[in-house]
Amino acid sequence: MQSDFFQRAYKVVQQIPPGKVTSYGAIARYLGAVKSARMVGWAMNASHSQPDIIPAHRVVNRNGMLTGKNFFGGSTIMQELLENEGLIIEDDKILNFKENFWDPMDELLKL
DNA sequence: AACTTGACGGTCA
DNA sequence: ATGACCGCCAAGT
Repeated sequence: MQSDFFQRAYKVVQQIPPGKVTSYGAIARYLGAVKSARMVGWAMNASHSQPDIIPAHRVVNRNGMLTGKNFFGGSTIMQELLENEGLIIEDDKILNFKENFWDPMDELLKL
């Protein structure tokens, strides 16, 4: 176990519905995190060794840019995964990002 | 123990 | 609108 922060971040990412995306900062804020959005990215980095499947491809930066695509082993893997879910990626950025944006807080309100 | 790097984000110039 | 800098916090070297 890395830290509660990591575990919570993973859970949030796993709860992201298909065809939706969120940002590192959104997760960090949801966790109430005093930590910075960078920590979320760090958690994703650790997700590689995590037994659980973390759809990190649904997590992008606040610009909707696939900043971590380079970490998916391939190069366009992340983009194809997102497109496979109905999202449209162009120039490594998500189109209609705002419309496809899913905030963990939204789920919290529903609960 | 100290310095550098990093899947970010916001503000300033 | 674009570019640069600072702040956050942990891990790697």
